[in-house]
Amino acid sequence: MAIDEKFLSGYEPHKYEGDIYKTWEESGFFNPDVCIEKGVVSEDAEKFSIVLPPPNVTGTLHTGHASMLAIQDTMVRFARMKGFKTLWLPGTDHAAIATQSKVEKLLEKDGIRKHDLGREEFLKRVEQFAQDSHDTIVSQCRAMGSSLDWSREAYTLDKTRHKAVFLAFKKMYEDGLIYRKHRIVNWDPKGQTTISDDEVVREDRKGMMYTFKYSHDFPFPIATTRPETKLGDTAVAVHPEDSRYKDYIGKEYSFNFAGEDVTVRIVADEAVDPEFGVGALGVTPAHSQTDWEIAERHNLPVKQVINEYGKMMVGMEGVRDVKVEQARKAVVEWLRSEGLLMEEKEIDQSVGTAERTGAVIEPLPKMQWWIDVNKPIKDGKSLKNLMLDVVRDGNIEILPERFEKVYFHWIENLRDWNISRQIWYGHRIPAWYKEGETQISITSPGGNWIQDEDTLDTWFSSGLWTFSTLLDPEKYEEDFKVWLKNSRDGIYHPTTVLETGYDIIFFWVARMILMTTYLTDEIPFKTVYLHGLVRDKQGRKMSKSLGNIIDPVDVIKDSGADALRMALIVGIGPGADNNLSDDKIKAYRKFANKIWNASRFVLENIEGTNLSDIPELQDSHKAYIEEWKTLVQEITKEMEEYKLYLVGEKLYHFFWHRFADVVIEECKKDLNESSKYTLLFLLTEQLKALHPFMPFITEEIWKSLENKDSELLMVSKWPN
RNA sequence: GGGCGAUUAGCUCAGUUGGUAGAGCAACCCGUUUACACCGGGAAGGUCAGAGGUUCGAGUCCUCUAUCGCCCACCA
Repeated sequence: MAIDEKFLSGYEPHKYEGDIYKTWEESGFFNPDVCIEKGVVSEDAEKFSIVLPPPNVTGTLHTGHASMLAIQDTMVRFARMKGFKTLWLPGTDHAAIATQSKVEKLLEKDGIRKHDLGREEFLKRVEQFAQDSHDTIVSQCRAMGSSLDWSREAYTLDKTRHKAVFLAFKKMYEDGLIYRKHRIVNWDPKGQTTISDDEVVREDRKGMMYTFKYSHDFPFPIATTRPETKLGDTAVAVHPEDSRYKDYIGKEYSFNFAGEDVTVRIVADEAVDPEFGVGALGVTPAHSQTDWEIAERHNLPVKQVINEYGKMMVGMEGVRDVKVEQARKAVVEWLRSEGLLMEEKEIDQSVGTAERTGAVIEPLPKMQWWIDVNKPIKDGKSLKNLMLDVVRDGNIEILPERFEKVYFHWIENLRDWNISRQIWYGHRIPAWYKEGETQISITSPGGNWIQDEDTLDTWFSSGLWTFSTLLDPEKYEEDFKVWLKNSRDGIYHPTTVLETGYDIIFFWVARMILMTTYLTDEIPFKTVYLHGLVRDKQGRKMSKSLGNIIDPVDVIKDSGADALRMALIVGIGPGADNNLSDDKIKAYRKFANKIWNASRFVLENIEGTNLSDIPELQDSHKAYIEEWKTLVQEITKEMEEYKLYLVGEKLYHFFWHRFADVVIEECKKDLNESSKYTLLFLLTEQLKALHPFMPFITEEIWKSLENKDSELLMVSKWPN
């Protein structure tokens, strides 16, 4: 047989990858409907569905994204070849706060601030940026070989998703699960918005603990790390059993503190630890979560002394209108000069900072929208209960299993979720106000109704993702169950598996379980497969400052998507971080070349061989085929259990060290009918088995095979 | 303050339900064998962090310790 000219040189991935992807895309087989239409999959086949965790439209993809694409595409291609009705649905995430702050930073470079532009014009800029990012992301997904059904692409902020968000909000509001309330929030003074508890990152820092008396007339000292907040104190709390303070409980004291008149009542509260500090806590309801709760229990007044910019609103010269850090120094100085300061000592403390901006969180009282996670709803169960039950009962399985414990622990400590944000990019809260009345509506109710200025936490819309992506835009229904059921793609819900990083188990996985279970009475997915972080060779996080970033685009250019995919999959179990190195990528680039060259040899020497005519086989050849079949049984089972990391390695080993080193070496000595059959059989089977892992090179070699069961390898049958 | 993970060959890591320790890379020796030098053959390399326990048998199960890492947490 005349060998294809392309085999004359080694494997050069960039020559083939683009065209192959185009061929796949044009075939339409990424779309399960086309697979059914063309008879590749039967109409009543079992479904396998998975949504792509939508990348944020904040820029380009990194190796973490590449790893998720590699893992998911391998799962998807395997399922498709196994004959499942397979859907992998793509999309991107508007990522509200992340995208907005990115654009703000870009504008800053040109000396433009968002308020100079106004809401509408600023949003136009954000949308343009989002569109550009989207285009880059989509082309990168293609470069990885992702067999995503682009005909179903969704965006968390598009029309259909907007309707879904509105409906979710409305339903939860009507059920009393979404409410608006004035209470302590995590305020980000830099981002000028509230954030949820999960977006607060704790940082260990050194701090000073000051022990002092409010005034010379005050009977005992208190201790705090934030003296400047004491201008807003309305009480002092002590433990009810603390003999040192028992006699003072119920008494009231007034004094001037750093230029502000302060009145405090001594209250007894169990929350105070008599062992800590001096056992007396100055209560600042407006600027501390704990104190707010104490204030609620004792019906204390709330006095705000710090504003949204992190500046003092009251106090003497040098305190008022000054940022809190500076004000703190001024207050300490004042205490010292008044002779009130008794002790200062350095302590370790954990400070809450904002995930996006890094600013120190300023707790402030604000009117915000919340989701109640404790309110009993269905059969007396709260959202918390729903979330716990589906995992506890085994309806949802988390891999690796140990993350189930992490998940339970998080839910048990979960507090109400603050869902409103004071930013512009995102789903506008569908609440309208007029004369103290509130109406929930997607469009203006007319008249003098004024819409809430805020937008929703980005995770609110991504929480709906497994089913909001499957809804028909034309068939809007007032009930998600009906809407989903009547939709063309409703059959793909619940999805089969959710594959995502363990770092967003709370942000996203838990929120999807919450929203979906409540809104649709269905679980969002049966299995959660959590991958780890991609790090550098030494196990460090990749970062610009370390200069250790591996860009997937560069790797694909140099070594091919197949090599990158293998380097991101083999040996990396769920939950494990991947220390990616150039050596590792190089190893799989060499493997691709090995496959290429071995295939050339086989193709050159199998003239007249047809797999449907099985010749009399030599014993050793029979044994090789048996060995392969045993391996197929093993890896098929492992693929079904999502143990891709084992299968990739086993296929690598078999191809190189059994097939190439042993079988080919033996067969080349005597190229008889038995040899030729064995070579062709094993090559054909291995191309199939390797295809989910290394789709490009296997498809390219497949083209040169004659007598195959399918024109395209991607829709051929998985070996058995 | 809780919880979790890691500790296996020089490096990066596998090791499924307990049954004689594995891979890749690196290093060493040999080989220009017409698929492949992005190669082949060969040899070397480990008291599986430490201590104790269960067992006929432990890298694997239990307890404790050490080092590193991660997550969670309203002690002001």
